Amino acid sequence: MWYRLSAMTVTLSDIAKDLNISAVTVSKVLRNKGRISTRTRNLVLKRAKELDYRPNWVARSLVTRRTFTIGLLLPDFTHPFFADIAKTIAETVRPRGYHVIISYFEEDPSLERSEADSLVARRVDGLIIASSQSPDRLEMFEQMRSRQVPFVLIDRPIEGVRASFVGVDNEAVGRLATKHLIEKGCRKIAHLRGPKIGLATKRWKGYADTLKKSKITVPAWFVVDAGFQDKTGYLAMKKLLESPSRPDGVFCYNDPVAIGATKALLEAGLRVPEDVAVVGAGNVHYSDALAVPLTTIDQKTREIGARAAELLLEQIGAKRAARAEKILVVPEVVVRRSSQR
Amino acid sequence: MWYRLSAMTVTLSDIAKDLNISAVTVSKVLRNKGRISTRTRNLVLKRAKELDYRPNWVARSLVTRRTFTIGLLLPDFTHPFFADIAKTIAETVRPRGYHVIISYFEEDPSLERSEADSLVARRVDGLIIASSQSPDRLEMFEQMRSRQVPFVLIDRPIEGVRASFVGVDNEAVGRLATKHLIEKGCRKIAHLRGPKIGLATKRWKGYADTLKKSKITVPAWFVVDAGFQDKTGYLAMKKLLESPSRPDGVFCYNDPVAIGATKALLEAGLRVPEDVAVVGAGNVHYSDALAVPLTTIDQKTREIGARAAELLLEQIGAKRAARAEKILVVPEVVVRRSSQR
DNA sequence: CAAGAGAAAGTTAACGCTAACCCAAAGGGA
DNA sequence: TCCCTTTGGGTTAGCGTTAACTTTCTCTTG
Repeated sequence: MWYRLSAMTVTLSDIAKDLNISAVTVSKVLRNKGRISTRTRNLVLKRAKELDYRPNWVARSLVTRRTFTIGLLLPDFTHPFFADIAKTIAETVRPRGYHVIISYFEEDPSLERSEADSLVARRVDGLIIASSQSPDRLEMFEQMRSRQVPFVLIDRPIEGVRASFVGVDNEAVGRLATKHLIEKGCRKIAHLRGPKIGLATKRWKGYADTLKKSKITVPAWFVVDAGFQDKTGYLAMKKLLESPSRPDGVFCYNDPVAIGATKALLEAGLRVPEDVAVVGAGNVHYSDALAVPLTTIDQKTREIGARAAELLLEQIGAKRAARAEKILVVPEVVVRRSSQR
Repeated sequence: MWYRLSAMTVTLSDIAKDLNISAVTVSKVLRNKGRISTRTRNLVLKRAKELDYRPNWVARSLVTRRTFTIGLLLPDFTHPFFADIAKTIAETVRPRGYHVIISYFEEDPSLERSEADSLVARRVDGLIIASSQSPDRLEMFEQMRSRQVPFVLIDRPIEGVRASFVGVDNEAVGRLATKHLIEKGCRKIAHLRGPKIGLATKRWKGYADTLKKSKITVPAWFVVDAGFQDKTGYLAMKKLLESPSRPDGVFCYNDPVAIGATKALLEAGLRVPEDVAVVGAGNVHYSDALAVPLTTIDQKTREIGARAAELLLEQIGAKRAARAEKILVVPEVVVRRSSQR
């Protein structure tokens, strides 16, 4: 069979010519559309198999205007939080025939923009974006809306953009962590807070509100800027330990900060959790293997990914622009040793 | 400007009609090809900007037969090892206009196959695959070769497939780890080995060879099957500690196993590294934050990703099928506390 | 001043597939 | 018998680009 040896890829009309029928008929058989006699159908299927025919999705996409590809734009998919979300998204859309193009922008807003443009040029059917929150994003997303590109924002909301959003309830993260520490008997609860973007401020607010509600007051220096890395968390905790009074519990912006903070505490000769309880946020999957297994607030990455993917598929399928939905996923305390006292 | 409000996407011929020139001329201007007068060029560029024209990559791909997309097929891109590789690949191909479709198969060979087919149907320009090593892969990759789809294997080689491969030198991993332990004064060196696939066997071989070369003999029970997870590593170490003689150094198949093993050692009242030194492999990026910071063998994920991507791009660009290159990246010891004695 | 050589376009025909419509033959009911 | 419906296809015309020619001028140049 010479055609098997040929480098030429097999097309619909190759099959059609072989059988002396029209390409459209072949196409119909292969897509199970229209009325085709059993005889013709079987002939086509047989020949397609013999030739090992594979449809050309590029050509198909050109005419159907669907690529069955969605774009995922993240700050960094190496980060376990985003990697988990990416995986859940891929898992959710795969059964419906979609693939995912993952791109990342390292928190660089201009890269985010060019990547988004590029994905749109590739005619992805939709986008899921954890946006840098740079000021001009509003215009970018409005442009996407006007171009009718379906998209869903995750993790980081953008004020004023009429688009669906899925993320964790960050105030609830702060509330849960703080409430947990109070329940464990802590009264002098500090907070190593993250960078001054909305997200970290919400976690702080949950912390502050919960303290107020429980009529607990703490000195102003109990709230320390601690960045988002283990190193910065380590330094922040050192600074906190130099202050006049010492906390008996610390809620950290995220797990790396908590890990750094724990290190600083242990180095200072303090016991965790006996002297100071520590709670992180994020539930990175190695929390269990740490020096002191870390109590943390799980951000429900699987739920975020699945909901975002479903929302996007819904939008893609809809005739008219669907209304924007904001979904706040409820976080959950995962208790480990760092808060057991 | 009514056309800005219209949902219709702007095409080349929209611009052409507006300016009363041919679509091909517009295409030439936008691609910087052929001879075009400055006047026409400027007119086209101006109009394109006004209309916010974006080329349709699907149409372009259909005629150029290039999608500028490469497929990446991994067992699990949540695993830091693969996530790092994926990132480096994306980083390497991005400057040349490529995007990456990431897919994963959870070690399920049939899923691997269907995903590979699906990526080929989408006409990716090439594939990078960390294959499950199921027996029928040989046929699968031969088929790819005959279909002229450029691809590069990473991490897990397949015997008998004429394709480029990039991975770490696993025997060297075993050699380096063992040599390091010997240098640290260990003489009773055990090995918690991984699953019976080629990869783990090579690490074991590096271990065994190095012991032999140093004329060190160890009892047979010093080599224990330990799976590839922290839990299985924990259990394996417990088993090892029940045996008649105790090791003073352990080379673990990978970092999770090493973490589990360390936990078992500490629970048994032994000190790490004073009583038993531990070396892992993989250099997961939280190794530093562990109970005992872990000495490990870095697998050079960045180098693997970059080399694989370069090899693939070379193949894509080549007229004739390039010859298959096997690249073994040289691993490196990262010394931390778990082996400092 | 005829012939040749560029410069600056335009024409034609794909790429591989599908949407939308059309048509012939066979069957069926009154 | 006539008309209508159903079955099983076929025809046509794109989708938005680009590759490969071809055409039409305008200069040179000997």
